[in-house]
Amino acid sequence: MRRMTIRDIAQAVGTSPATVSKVLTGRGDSLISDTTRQKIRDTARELGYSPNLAARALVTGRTHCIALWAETLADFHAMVANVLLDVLRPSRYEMVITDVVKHPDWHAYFQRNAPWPVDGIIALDSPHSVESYLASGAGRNAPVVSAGAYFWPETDHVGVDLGSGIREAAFHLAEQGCVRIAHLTCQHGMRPGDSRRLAYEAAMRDLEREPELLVTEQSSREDARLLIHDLVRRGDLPDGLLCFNDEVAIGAYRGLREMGVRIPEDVALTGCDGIADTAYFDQPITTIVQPVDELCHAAWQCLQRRLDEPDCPLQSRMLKGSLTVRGSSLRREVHGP
Amino acid sequence: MRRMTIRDIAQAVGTSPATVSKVLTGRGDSLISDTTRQKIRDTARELGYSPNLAARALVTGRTHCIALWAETLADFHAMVANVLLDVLRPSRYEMVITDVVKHPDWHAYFQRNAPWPVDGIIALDSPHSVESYLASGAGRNAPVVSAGAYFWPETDHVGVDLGSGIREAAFHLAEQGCVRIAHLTCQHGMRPGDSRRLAYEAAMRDLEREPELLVTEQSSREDARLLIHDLVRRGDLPDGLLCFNDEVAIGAYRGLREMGVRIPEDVALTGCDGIADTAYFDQPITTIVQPVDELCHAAWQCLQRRLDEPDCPLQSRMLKGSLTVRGSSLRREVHGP
DNA sequence: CTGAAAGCGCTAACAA
DNA sequence: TTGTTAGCGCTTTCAG
Repeated sequence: MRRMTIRDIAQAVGTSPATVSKVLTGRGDSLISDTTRQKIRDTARELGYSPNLAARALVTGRTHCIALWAETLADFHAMVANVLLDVLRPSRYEMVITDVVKHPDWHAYFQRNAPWPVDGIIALDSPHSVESYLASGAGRNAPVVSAGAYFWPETDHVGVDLGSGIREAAFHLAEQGCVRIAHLTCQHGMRPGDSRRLAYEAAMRDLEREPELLVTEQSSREDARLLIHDLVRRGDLPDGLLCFNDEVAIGAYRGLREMGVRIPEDVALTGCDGIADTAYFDQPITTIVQPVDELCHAAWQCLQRRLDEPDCPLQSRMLKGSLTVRGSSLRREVHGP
Repeated sequence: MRRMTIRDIAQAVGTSPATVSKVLTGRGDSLISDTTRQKIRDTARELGYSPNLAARALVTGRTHCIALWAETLADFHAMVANVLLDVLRPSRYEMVITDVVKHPDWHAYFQRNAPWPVDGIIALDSPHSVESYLASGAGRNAPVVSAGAYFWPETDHVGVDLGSGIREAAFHLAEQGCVRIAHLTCQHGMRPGDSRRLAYEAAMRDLEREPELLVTEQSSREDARLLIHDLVRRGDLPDGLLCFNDEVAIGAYRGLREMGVRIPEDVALTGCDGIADTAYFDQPITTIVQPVDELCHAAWQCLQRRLDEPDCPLQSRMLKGSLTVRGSSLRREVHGP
């Protein structure tokens, strides 16, 4: 059975497509007589009409889709995607997910496969992709709001400052009596300008300690776990581990337990991002919680504004992560004043 | 700056839009002379042309988007979404995510907000939505492949049989010496026909034991955790917990530890689905692993077939979950023959 | 209050 | 090998 069009409705009601369009979109609705309006609505329902959004998009230039760019949909990014879905629900927008990591040559990618024409893009933790997107010139098609734990002056941006949280975590570990506080990070975290590493290094300077970087290939549970095994075997384990993110911390946690290392007595551990699972371990994992709700609301707000006023001034907001201390790093009873 | 169209290219090259279209889509490419083809390609690149996919979709009827329907993007569903992204990458398809739970009246929903016109839908664990989608008559717009741990005869379907895994888990718990094996589930799991509960009940019958259902509101870590607290306080804790899924198991795990209950000595625990975190606890959690890779590949394969041959016979595949025994349920050393 | 007409950017017959 | 033509389904002036 063919799909219904406004023409079918017009015919059935005995009016013109233009009138049907006016009623069904609500634009100019008020100028149409009650009877016609009602007849059109009823017929649309009866016929099971649903508009062809591609056609609508073609003429209006709006698809009412936005893209979420992310490197993967796991853990923290899944959390964000999830919240974003909630944030978007009241709007008439839908979300298409573009996984951005596997197209290192985004520019070339754009030549071949044009991605779905979204009205705007929220780029999560993927400044690289934003950069080549802008360079490819496609930027004029859909505005980008960049979001993530870094500074980004080239587009609208909602940042999360993890620096102060990391610093707090480092001082916290010191206060808990850790002698060797290492930053367990990954290649990703070693990129010049990575705010977590920088904050860690700065904190170490202020604590007058040597920074120590432990670097895995991927920021994965498994890589972290294996690295820990290695350190234990070599007898070279620090007693404080400030991890790049929660996945790394969870992997480290497992690695430590497998090797019979006690947490936090032998090694105190902190993660970063605040994914749900950290709270559920035998020693709940201390972490720096990102304000995901605020992040998503702010990002969507920025994007909406940009869609309404393409030429509004560059928007930039900075949020803050906050240290949540849990058992994995708590060696001393908190003592009163 | 205006967006480029094939007309602009045609004009620049001195040819017609049709020719440009042929070259750029590759259809009829071979009939065009090398020189023209090259000129068109070069000019397209220079001008930063990218096709208007809404226009293309309008005429071809194909958007090259598929939808993933899921109730949420957390945990297991996030895993699936992630793998699906991988599966889709080689194709020219993109994925739009539709969160399906909060529209209880899907039928009415469709009247108002037509969702983005995707070519097809993969409905993950959401038979209810599929049902009202079909009832709404929208089914003729885009075919659905349903995927999840249940039986579903009304559309193409890729199922996962968890029944045998659950049964195995129940027998495993019995073998480990559990006296009271309860099924810790949620409202969702109490719906008539829920395959996990049915398999649990059947296993209990065969073990000649009383089935015991513990039911939380949501299938969430928190609800499970609180329920456990309650049971412990009432002194009414079973010594075997066969959980609806891994979130519930993780919440139960936490609840038990908080109350000083030992796992597996006092209570043996099994989860279901096989999300990554289960492996990282102090007592790694026994779980029934769903074959996510196969699931995604099969679902996409079904959908592709259906898109190519709209009238092909109903497709149905059944995969199997497999019990992975870990420490959370292992009270006795495995003894050799 | 309603309808006719034009056109969004593209593809697909068909003609040349 | 290329160009002409006719839409895809919808919205949007603008004229009734």
